[in-house]
Amino acid sequence: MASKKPQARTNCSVCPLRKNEAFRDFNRGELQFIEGFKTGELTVDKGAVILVEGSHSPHLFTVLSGVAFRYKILEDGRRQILNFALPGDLIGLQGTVIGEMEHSVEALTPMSLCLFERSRLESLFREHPGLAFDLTWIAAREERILDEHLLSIGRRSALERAAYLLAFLYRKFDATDAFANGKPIFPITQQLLSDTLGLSIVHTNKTLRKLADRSLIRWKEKGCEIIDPDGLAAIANWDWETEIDRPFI
Amino acid sequence: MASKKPQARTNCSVCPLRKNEAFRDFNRGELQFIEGFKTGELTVDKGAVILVEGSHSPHLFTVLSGVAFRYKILEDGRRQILNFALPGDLIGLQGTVIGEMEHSVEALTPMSLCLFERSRLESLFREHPGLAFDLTWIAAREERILDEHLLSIGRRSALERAAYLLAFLYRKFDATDAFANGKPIFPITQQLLSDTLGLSIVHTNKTLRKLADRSLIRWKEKGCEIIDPDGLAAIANWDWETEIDRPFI
DNA sequence: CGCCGTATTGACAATCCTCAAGTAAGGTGG
DNA sequence: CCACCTTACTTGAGGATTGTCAATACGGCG
Repeated sequence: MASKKPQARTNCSVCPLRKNEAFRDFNRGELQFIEGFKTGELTVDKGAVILVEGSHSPHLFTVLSGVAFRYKILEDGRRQILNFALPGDLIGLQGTVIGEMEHSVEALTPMSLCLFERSRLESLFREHPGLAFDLTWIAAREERILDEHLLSIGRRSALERAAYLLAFLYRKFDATDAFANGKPIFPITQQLLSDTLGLSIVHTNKTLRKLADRSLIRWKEKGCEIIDPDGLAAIANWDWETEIDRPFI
Repeated sequence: MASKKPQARTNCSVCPLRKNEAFRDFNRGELQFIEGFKTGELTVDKGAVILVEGSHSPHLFTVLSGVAFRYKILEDGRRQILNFALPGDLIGLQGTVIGEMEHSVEALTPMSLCLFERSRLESLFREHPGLAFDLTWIAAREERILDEHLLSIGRRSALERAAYLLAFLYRKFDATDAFANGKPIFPITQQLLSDTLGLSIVHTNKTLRKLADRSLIRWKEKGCEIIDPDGLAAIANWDWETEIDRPFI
């Protein structure tokens, strides 16, 4: 029983996220509970749709590795990307309100995710108030991020908006070591950036060019390299607070 | 001790919100806890700033009566209104993340609010998992609303955006009987609408005129009367689900 | 090799913003 | 009661930003 692990399942006790200084660790009781709470692991390819708008998913997920994005679409196809999910981020909590998802989630890279049963949330709240508080904390944090995005899309110019988004993504990737090879490059297309910024793809391209001309970023074969994150944040007038010891489930 | 109530404090046992069918009721134990959790009541005039961006408030609030709005501002004064708070809505939960508020809240009308101590949240989570779940539910619901707002500002045209916002506000006001005199008129200025829509005030005015020309709304002395909420929702292509029995604290 | 997805660029059009001026209603002080 | 504020709403004109269309380039992949 010692080193036998036929399944692809990562045991929570050796969860790599726990070692990351960005996250707070569990105590023994919580760890034990989480191990039981986790009912499986999902591995998907890039492009896979993990949750669909309008569906009733019985699951919650935590990203173990890889990157996903949440989005909503209007009937005629216009799409708005709401946020990105990186290792440690929880997916699907919004569905607990009516049960029906009001946004979709798609994998931007190959991913693995921890699987939880929504129906067992109740026992989490009953038995582990600390973890329950963490859940609320996580939801409140997402709210703050959405607030900032709203400010950005509503009131910042295209250039400021792009600068904010790239600085935001840089911080997010950097905090969880999500940069694949150590270099600050994220694997994103201009189509995705434009759907996040609420801009057309052409105008996004021209805006990115301006940022590149100022040596703030560099566009690579497939992705965007961040050269000067502080410069980007300065353009957007965005205060950049480093997060440490944030909870995750 | 029977009918002696020298203070302006509304006792939770006679809280008018509990009678509203939009909200779910508490059980006896929860009611008792909430009565202790509530440490005061705040009454403010229109225009009062209840929470300020950058401050560390030790309080949470639930709106008892009146209307408020949450907003963020950029250094040069550009303002984005994020959402509105009506009776039953919780204010300040986002501040539990870092303690520091990242948005401000201002009273749109005279208001009264229940006052809670943030420091006592822990006991709520420990003693009343049901209420803790409600808190998470409330946060998740706010997320969904922000998601929809993001879609709106990012991807809808000015006309669609205005139609969505007015339909959204209509539903929100209607659900909690917040229309002062029974008529579907809310007391808002075009300046506030434009800061919610992410538009200039001039363009907001012209957009509202188009909606008025189509007999969907009527602009009154100080406020906006909604004539055809379904027509507004149709323009915005917005699905309109009625909420009942939602929790509040 | 040709096809597809992605990025790039220019020309032009639509949307939205800014400036400016004017109207209307309410409040205040003489 | 009226002159004089202030605030909010309107409207037109012109300009800046952003979107659409179209054509091209480039690399990956079957």
